[in-house]
Amino acid sequence: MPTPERTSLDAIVGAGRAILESDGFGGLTMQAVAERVGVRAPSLYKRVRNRSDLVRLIAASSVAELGERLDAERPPVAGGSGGAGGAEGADAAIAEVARLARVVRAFAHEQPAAYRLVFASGDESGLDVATLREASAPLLAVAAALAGPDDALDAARTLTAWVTGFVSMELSGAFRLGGDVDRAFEFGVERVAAALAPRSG
Amino acid sequence: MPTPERTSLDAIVGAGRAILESDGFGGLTMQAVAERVGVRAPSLYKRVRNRSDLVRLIAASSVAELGERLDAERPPVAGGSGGAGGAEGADAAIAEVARLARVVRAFAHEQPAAYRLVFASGDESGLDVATLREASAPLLAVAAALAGPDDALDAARTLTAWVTGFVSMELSGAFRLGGDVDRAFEFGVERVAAALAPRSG
DNA sequence: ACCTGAACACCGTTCAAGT
DNA sequence: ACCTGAACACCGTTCAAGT
Repeated sequence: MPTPERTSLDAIVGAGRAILESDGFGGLTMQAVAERVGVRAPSLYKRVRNRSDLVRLIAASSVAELGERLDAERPPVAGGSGGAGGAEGADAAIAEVARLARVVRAFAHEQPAAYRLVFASGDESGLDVATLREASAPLLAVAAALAGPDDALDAARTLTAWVTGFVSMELSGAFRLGGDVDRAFEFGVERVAAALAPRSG
Repeated sequence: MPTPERTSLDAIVGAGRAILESDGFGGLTMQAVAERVGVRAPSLYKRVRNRSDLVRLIAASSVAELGERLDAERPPVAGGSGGAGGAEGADAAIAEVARLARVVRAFAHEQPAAYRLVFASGDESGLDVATLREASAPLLAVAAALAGPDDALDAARTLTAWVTGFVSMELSGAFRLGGDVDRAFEFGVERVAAALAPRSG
């Protein structure tokens, strides 16, 4: 006679994310997750292959949430078909860059352990290409609007590198040397965004 | 009668760094380190407080090496006292930015696990402020030359964020979506460095 | 004064046995 | 079909006992 299911994969991943934030990556043990969902540790192996697999699922879930946030408040695409941006379009694109950067930073402040797992761990997170592509779509879009199609990919990478690097350093306390971190963030957003537009000279 | 010393702190840290690269952070066990230096695991506790302490020492040693490399090939400061850079000075500064960025990237390619430990882990690395300050001095210097004294700190942070972010993403495989990573790096170096100079407009 | 074996608590994982 | 206790290998760490 089949035993009724006492938990679910969603519950396990959710518990894992909660524990990751409260107790850190080291505190994310199979036993802790099991206890939180109300089963014994060996039962988890019915839904996840092993701890690495669980970590990967937690990372993917976190990336998905970040992707939704990046997409959520996205303003509608401004008119025209494919014309290279005028001054108006460039300003809007720079504002959009700033918005995306702030969304990433807010997510990192809210869920620092998840952020680190996704952006700072090695292959530990084990994200697949599809998840990656989906989450980075909004960034690629602004990059293309700013830099033009030829430089879109390079521009998106420059932008993503700066944002994730800044936030990682902020989280790991690399900015302990004084100064105003918020000011540095605004400085960086503005300069990097402006730098992606084609040279005027 | 005193037992002769069979190892040293330097040997332990060196062994730790080697194991970190060959077997990853997870493979960096007290037993592995002990075996490599030729003692039993409990003996390590005569020289380090615990594993976290050893990890911190490994991070500090790695940062020190990177700092030396950043300093090593530094070109002599170009003439004048404190004048705001002319076009000539700005070009030299941009070249210096590119050089520093390449040194960081080369270090990361050579010792990816150490790089991640230093720049991508949370407080796990536990670097102290003095070590931090020393390693970032060359970067602060170029930033000041480029952006001027008022914006020097913000510019250094923008630059460091981009470099470390780019390399972290490269190491964690975030650039699997195609395109030429070397090209993206050159694009980023040039644009970010140029963006730090005061606006001409 | 340093080194060691033995021991303890903890963790990931497997598996036979329960329902 | 899912859940569990027991068991195994492994790890960090402590400590009394050796030299």
